[in-house]
Amino acid sequence: MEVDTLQGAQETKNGENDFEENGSLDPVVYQLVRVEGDGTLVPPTEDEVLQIEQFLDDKVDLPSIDDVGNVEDFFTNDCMLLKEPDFEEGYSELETNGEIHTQQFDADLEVDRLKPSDDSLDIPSKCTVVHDHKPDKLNTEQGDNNIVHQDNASTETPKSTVLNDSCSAEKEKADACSRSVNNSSTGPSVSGVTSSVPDFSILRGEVCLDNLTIRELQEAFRATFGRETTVKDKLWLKRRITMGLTNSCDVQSSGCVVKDYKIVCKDAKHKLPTIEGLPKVEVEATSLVRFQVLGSGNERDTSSCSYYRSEDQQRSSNRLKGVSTDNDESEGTLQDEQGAAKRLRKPTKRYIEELADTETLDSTGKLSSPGKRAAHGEVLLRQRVTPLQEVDSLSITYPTRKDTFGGFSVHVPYASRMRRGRPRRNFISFLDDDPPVECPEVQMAVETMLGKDGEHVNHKNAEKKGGHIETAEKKGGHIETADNKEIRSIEADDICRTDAKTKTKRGLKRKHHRAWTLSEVLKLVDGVAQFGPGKWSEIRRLSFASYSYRTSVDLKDKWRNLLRASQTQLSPENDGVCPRKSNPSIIPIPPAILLRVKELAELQPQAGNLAAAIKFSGQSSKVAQGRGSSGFL
DNA sequence: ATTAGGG
DNA sequence: CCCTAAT
Repeated sequence: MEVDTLQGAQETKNGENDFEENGSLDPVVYQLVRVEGDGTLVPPTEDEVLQIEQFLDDKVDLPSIDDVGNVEDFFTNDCMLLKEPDFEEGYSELETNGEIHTQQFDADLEVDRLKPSDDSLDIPSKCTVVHDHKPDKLNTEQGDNNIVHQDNASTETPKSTVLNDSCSAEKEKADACSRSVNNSSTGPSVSGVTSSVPDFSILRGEVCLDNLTIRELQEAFRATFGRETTVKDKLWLKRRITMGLTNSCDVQSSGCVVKDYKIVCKDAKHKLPTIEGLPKVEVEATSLVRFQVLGSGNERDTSSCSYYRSEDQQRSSNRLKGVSTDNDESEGTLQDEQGAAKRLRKPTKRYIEELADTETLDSTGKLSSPGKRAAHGEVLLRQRVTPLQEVDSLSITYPTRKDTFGGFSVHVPYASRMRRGRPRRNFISFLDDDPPVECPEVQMAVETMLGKDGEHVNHKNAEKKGGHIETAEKKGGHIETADNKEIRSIEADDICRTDAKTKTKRGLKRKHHRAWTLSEVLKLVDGVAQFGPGKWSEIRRLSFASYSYRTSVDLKDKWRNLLRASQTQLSPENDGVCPRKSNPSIIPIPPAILLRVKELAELQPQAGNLAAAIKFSGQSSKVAQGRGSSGFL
């Protein structure tokens, strides 16, 4: 009973597409149906029909954002408006991979078209509407861009005028942008664009982005993509923003300019050479426009596609241009530097999904169709302008929804979509069948015991601390006693761990926290000295054979912390101010060890130091004092 | 399965 | 520690 869905095949709303230039596109058809909870379709009520029709009749011309919001109310939760990954590369992959049955779609579409369109109930099995560009137009990117540009431009260039920015300096720049971009064009929307060109001051690539707060990053995101985001992941935001900026170059390289709401592909002569001469603002402005215009597809499409094509394509496009804007340069060098030292990391799936989920919520808290979400006002209109086609699953009737797979969208049965993320913590193991009944008690006992033990150890260490341990011998003695206790606890811990393992397999239980003892730290340091940093599994095997609860990851983490500590706590101007010293059970790591760590870090491949240096360089002055973290056990 | 990094 | 991407 949830959803009203527009479904293709009924009344053709065709004639009023003045902006339809070449008429090669098929008429847009909608059919209104209601999707029941079980996925079946029923005819709409008269009210619903009236609402839709009224909307279509009244708001077609220039739907404002608000209007779109209204429309989106019709496309709530289960609405299936699907758009093929039009001009993006994903399309070809889609076909070649054979994972998605594109041909099948086409066939279905044909079948649908042949159907008589006068009986809405005749088309029971479709609850999916595919917004599809003609496949044959998708072959060359150039051609695709052409088509898509026109398509989108004709629908909606100025939509993103919602964005507003007050900074006057930015406005200047903005004006310049719009002027250069829009060339000779004037018109109602131009002013709109002008007044709303977002703030680019913070969009200078990752170097600058590094210093921004999450909020600022979100702002930048909004400026770049013309929509809000709720994602709080800095890395993700940075990537998205820089991606957005970098992708803008594609417009340049494809020689497209915006003119009269349309993106027109200029002659090839405009391509490469001229870019260099272009003011930077122009590039940025173009980037904006590109995302206004091209980004009108489904958000997931654009995001994932632009992501997946980011690495190589950006590089190649940069190479193609043979030019580096400020953005490119800063970003490039930064990436080169970091690329050498660090592994590049893809945005986490979690965040992608998080984004999708959160952004699916419109202001009213309702779920809006994924297909409509992204482009603000543009999509709806576009749906009417470009062909709407149906997906017919031939005999089987089931609702589908769009999902994103590796950068292109696919249809998946609605019911089959499962939560991919980590299971909610609240789903506790009591629902599970396999954990032994006595588990909770055993584990509790173990944990309490371990806790006591740990405390003991810590006290020992504290004593040692107070007693000024300088010599290794002294330490050794104490440590041995500590180790004994640890060993006693290890067996118990093994039980605990195996038990936890069966649970953590479902992502439920957190590993019992075990404070690192001095002896462990020493072992770790020794291990690193012996095998070098990074050989965590080796170290674990050989130096931590008796500590089954320390995984190689733990070692790695600890070493990272030690490194950090040695960088900060050991730094000259650190007058023994120990943050968190209030807690007696936390023992600062003896400087001697930190010194060793530091030596190792310096001695070993520069990578460690270099990476740290880069990392810390971002925060500049603050870290120099090193108030950040000091080593604790 | 390990390793690297971000949280 | 956890989580996840990269290798």
